[in-house]
Amino acid sequence: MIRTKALSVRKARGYGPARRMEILNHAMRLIGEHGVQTVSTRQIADAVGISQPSLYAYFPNRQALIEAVCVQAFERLILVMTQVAQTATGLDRLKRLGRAYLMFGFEQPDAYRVGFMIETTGPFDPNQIEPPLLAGLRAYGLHRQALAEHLGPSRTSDEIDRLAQSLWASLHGLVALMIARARFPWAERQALIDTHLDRLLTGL
Amino acid sequence: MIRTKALSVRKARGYGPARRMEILNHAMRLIGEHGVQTVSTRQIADAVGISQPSLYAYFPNRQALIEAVCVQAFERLILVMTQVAQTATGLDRLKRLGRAYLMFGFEQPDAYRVGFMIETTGPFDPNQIEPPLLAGLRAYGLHRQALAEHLGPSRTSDEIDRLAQSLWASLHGLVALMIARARFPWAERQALIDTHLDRLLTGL
DNA sequence: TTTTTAACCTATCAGTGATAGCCCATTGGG
DNA sequence: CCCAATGGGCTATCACTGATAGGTTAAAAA
Repeated sequence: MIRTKALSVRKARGYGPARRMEILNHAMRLIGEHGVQTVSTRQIADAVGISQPSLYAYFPNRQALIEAVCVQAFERLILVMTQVAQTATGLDRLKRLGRAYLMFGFEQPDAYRVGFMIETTGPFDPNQIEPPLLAGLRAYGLHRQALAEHLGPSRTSDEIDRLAQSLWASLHGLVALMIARARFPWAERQALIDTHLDRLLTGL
Repeated sequence: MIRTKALSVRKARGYGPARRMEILNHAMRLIGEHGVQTVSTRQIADAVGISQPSLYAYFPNRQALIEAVCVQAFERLILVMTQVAQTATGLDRLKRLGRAYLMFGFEQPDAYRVGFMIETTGPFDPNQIEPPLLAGLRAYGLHRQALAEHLGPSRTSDEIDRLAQSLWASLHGLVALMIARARFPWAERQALIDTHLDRLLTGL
């Protein structure tokens, strides 16, 4: 992978946050072009026009940088889902939410990959929830809320949790599998999405 | 990660395949202990008791080694699924297959990870199907066949494909998400599995 | 004008996957 | 029985990776 050097002017004092955003935007673009695993910190730094160690003034390590990219991407997913949730109610809302979720995954596979398909490794610190997990929790929360409202107050909380997690997992499964196994002879996408949503929501 | 040196005796001529199996077994164990991403070729070589470059006499690169581990693991999944498929028919068979698939994922998360959650990167060579994709195709084939038999001859092939892929994706989703987001506050596993299978198979 | 410090740099580290090129011991043919 | 062929293995080294140490510069605060 070829890296080209193009220096950026030094940011004035107080403009660190702007630089941070530059880094995130370039990182997002590079990840989209070349994939999460193959993009190196040097490539990102070169794209921004700063030295590689300078990245570490903005992020403690590469993992944190990637997670920040992910969070930025998921702001968009949650925004889309929040808007979609307001356009309908009941089963129709659930269907629109599901479709929005799937489309986000297909249109922004790298964001989705970083958000849900990269495992959070390392020792478990119960005092700190990793940003990607948090983003996932919020997206899940929107599904769960729409499901709870549709099912009505007759179901127990545990029951709703199970159904919402099953639903979310099924949505995730189609996106994740079609991303990870893109060369599989999949059925035509739109028809497959329709079948999937139908199957998941009938009987609820 | 600490590596310890413990030399292995040189294999006699003609015992290359045995050495290859040793490598695969140690690699499988190490991946299970430390995760796919963090296990290095040097750690694997040290565990076997050979030098790191010697691995390249058995596998063209690290990716191929990991894929070979995956294939070995999936032989087991496909064996289990084949056996399970013979114990019942119709909807019950589908349910047992689904449960066997989910249990395999939970009990052998690293095998599952390597098999279905690691993306096959690199340029696409249409003349060569990657081993993990092949393993996935075979596991999918068992689902599809059981589904086709249960649905009867009235459905079109495309329809069966869509339903089978939707079903497979949903199964994959629960395993993949629970592996990738182990710290999420999931519902109790067995109840969640039951709910998931119920939801996926009702209405078929 | 001087001091402080945010923003940045170069040099360097240990670890990674991978390649080049050489040894050594077993084994089959003469 | 000897010896060449070769399968199994080695050391040395490469370019690259993420990360750290420690110094430099320029703009803002005093």
